[in-house]
Amino acid sequence: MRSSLKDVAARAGVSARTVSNVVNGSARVSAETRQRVQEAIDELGYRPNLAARSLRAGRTGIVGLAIPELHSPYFAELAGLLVDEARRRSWTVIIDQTQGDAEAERRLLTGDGGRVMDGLIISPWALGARDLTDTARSLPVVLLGERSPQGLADRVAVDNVAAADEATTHLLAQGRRRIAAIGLQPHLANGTAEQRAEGWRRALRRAGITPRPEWELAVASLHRTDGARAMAHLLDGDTVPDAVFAFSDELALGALHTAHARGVSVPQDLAIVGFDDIEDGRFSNPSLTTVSPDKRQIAQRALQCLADRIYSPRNDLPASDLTIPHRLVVRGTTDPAATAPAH
Amino acid sequence: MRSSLKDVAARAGVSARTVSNVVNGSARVSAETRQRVQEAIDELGYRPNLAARSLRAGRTGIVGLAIPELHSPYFAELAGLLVDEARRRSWTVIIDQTQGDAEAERRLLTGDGGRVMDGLIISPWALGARDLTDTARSLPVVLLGERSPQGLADRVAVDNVAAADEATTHLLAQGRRRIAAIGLQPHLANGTAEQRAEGWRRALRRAGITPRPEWELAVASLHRTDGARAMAHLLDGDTVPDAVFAFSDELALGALHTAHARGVSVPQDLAIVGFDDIEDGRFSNPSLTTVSPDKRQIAQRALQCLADRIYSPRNDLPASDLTIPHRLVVRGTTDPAATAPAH
DNA sequence: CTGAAAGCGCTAACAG
DNA sequence: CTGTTAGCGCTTTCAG
Repeated sequence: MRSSLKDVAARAGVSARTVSNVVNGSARVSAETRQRVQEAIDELGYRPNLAARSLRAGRTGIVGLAIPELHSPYFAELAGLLVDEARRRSWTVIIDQTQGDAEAERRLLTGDGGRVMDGLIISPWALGARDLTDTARSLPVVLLGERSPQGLADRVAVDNVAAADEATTHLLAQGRRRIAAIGLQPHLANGTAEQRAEGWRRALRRAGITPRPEWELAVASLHRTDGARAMAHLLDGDTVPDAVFAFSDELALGALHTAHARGVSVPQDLAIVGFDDIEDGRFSNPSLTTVSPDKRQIAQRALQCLADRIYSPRNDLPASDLTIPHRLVVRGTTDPAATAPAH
Repeated sequence: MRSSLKDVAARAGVSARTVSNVVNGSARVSAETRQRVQEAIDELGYRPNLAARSLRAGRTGIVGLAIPELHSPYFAELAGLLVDEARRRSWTVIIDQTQGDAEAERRLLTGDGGRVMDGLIISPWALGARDLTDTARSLPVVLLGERSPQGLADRVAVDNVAAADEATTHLLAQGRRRIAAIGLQPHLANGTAEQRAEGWRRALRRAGITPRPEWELAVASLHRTDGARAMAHLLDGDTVPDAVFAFSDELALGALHTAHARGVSVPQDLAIVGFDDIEDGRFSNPSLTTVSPDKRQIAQRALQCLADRIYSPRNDLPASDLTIPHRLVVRGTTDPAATAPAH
């Protein structure tokens, strides 16, 4: 049986109070007593029971992270950064995968299944932000990507329209005119894809080009397969584009794979820009030009938002809406000169 | 303020006991009472407090997953599968990244910082398995990869020697004779790399080839950069290999990147085999031949082991040592014919 | 079928 | 500086 604080107290011949003080360093304890208590702790292998502590404190020290899927490099990287930053704040992260399922997202937000988390960072996918109405009042929530219309939750995201505009403008600057977009997701309530499409259209129009609807390619998800399929579709069309802006690096890598398999040379015949700056893109052949959001800052800011709410005495903090910086990283899929090995 | 079970009881005009029964379906409650209680629950937005429940039950429903890093595709995939399988068992997963730091691994195992987890799945890196001695008695532990010499913890892993042997034998069958190995990690206590090296040596010897020590390339970590660097080193050597067996897909992809940048054509001049079967390898150019461990089975078995121990009344279960099946997936980096687009 | 009450392990208010 | 004790919210034994 595991030993409790009481056992330690008995063994050291002191009261529970004193043991608690030693463990938490909360009050002054004589060096001698401290020593005796510490010995008892070591001998019994005592470890505080966090469930009891949480019950007492009303806080669990656990924050939730809800993402569509962990195996996507972008989310994996982000999750890794969040776990690290959380540890720095002595928080633990529990991860849930929603698989883009509305029910799963809702369940997390409404806190069904009990209150474990002190706060939740969620990257909504299936769920529209308005579905958050009931929720955010009871649980501090940070939205990644999607803005809450009622301002009920904090939000941390890059400026997707501007970023997509930059990516497209870069392609235009390379002399490309027939620029397709891969990655629309009309079936999702999540507005990110639409914002990127908007930036793409905006840049084209500014260059005097009318965006072709048949070059706005919808995808079921953001995986490499979807990008590969979309690219194949484009290559089978009447007019073949000379550039592609993919809304994620995975889509871009899938497209690159198909181009390669079909004998289309990149970047000569086809330029490609992705979004996310995942590690794979730095080592693909050729390496991938991409929009790089500052992921570490996303992680830091998201946790800061949670901390503000969790430790704030009053819960009338206005919702913050943080825009995270991004930059365009030019590599081999748009620049023939950029063939140097990565790093 | 959040409402507790007592509030619900008061509101419904019943006792706490009855509310508890309704929530857990633990005893027979008249339909009418159940209805009234349910209404009270809905009106008050009651959610059970898991800290209290855990305190009572002596279990938290949380299992820990300790991996070196989440941003590695292999670990990300595995973590995703584990999270899914855990949910199926109504468990929650907390993830810790050890960064291959011995202190971090030890801290997790000794349960410093309190008892939150009902069990721990750990992929040890810095820590030798013998460091587990003190630990596994108090906390159910499953080791991924490393075997515990004292048999104090369950272990789930592929047969690394056999797998490496197969990979190397495949290269030999393609007519390759100058086969290098990338991925030794003499600085780690973790024995996985050494096992793979052993399989590589064994296959070479069987073919009458003496393994060259200078072609056993050590790496600092298993990332693409390390693979890229190792490949560069090989290409700069006196004799250039005609094949490479990399101990991870990331290393292999880094090597592929360097080969491409240096104008070495794959698979004609250089064949490459990786290990892990991460998604990126299916879409690289050319796609990557690799050893594919059954990751879902790893996840399932690991959780099954934990379940057995957590729910077992006695803690004298013998340590199980499960070997997970793997298979060699032949793709473009060893087979010129395999250029068809993925999927 | 339902109520009353003990107690899980810990912290902190109160007393000494 | 240290002991005593109430109570966090829940489950469950014991009565009724």
